[in-house]
Amino acid sequence: MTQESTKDRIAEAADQLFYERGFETTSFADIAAAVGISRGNFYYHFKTKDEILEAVIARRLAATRAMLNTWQAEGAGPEQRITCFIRILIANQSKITLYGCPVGTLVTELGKLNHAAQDQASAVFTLFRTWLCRQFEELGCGTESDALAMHLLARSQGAATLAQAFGDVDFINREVALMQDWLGGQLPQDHPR
Amino acid sequence: MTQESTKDRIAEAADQLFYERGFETTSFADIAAAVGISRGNFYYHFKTKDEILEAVIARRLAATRAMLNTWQAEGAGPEQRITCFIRILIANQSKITLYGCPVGTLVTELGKLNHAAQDQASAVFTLFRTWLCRQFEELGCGTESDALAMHLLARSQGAATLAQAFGDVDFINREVALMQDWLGGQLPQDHPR
DNA sequence: GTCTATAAAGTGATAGAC
DNA sequence: GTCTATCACTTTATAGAC
Repeated sequence: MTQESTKDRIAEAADQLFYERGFETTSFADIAAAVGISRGNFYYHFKTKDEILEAVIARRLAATRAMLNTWQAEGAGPEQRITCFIRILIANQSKITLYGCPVGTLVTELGKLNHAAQDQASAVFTLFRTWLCRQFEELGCGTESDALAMHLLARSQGAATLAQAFGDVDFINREVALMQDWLGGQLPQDHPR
Repeated sequence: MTQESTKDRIAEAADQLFYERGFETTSFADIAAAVGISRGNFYYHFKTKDEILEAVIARRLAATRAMLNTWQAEGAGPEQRITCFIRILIANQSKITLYGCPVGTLVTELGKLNHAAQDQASAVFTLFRTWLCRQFEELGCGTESDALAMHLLARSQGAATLAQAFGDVDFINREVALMQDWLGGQLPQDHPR
């Protein structure tokens, strides 16, 4: 078990603050205070704010890949694996109600800033999209698979946005139930439960 | 026909900039430059940045009320009126692909800032929610009406978020088609097309 | 590797001339 | 009603001591 480096601790704190307060709003001073180091020391590890953003996105990409791999191993079949995806909304329900979806809100913010890292940030979406697409393919959805993956991503984004807007935790539960119903309706005949 | 006051021109420019760049990122200098006045003059009309935000939200609330009234008058029945709502996504598709939904993105940003005006901003959502709820009631959906209104709002938010994330204008068209199909499925028996 | 001190530019906001 | 000049503060970022 290796020690956590200061660089990692900065990226970790930045990750959380970018989620809770947004990228542009979070200052170096905020991150330094959260980690417990001085602003000066900060620049030893990251030269620009964009470098921290890249590190944060890299962390999220890695974490997402790890999560998808876990679901891949855990879920007995594609239907169960897609259900794992749908249920992250429930697992993160309280944070989502406060701050929305970490992926969606960052991509949206970077889009408005015309930030160079927008594509990297939306690559997290692509990770989910590609993985979900494969699950639908295994389910026998054929050429529709990518469209179904996109649709499910959109449904979960909408649930997160409105739950945050109305501060309504339970709305997430209701939308999750509807997504599960929808998933049931997508199963082809030759793929019974 | 009255002249447009400087105050209105400021609110108009701020409205657009808050949408395209975000509230926090837009500076007084940006707005002043867009209007073509000096920063000093600015403070004659609005004393704080929050005052501009309030004016922008008031503008959006008024514009939304006007739009809902138009739909109310235009649409022959509740189904046609809900279709008017669904189609704003298409009408604004190019802007949505660039900047997302103006309502959703502002509420999300203000939520992260813990800004006092967050409730005012989400009141725009409430306007749509209440109006949609009434349409579903007229359609005969009874106690389910508010849930259906929230679901439809979430679907449109999800479509906007992903269209922006992937820069995919056409995704909006596909989601709109699915929403129309869904709407058709919600019509009770005694309410044929 | 961490600190203090500081530069350079931008922010919201004010005062006062015209 | 609009301007210029300016204040107080914060921002990102750098230099140099320890």
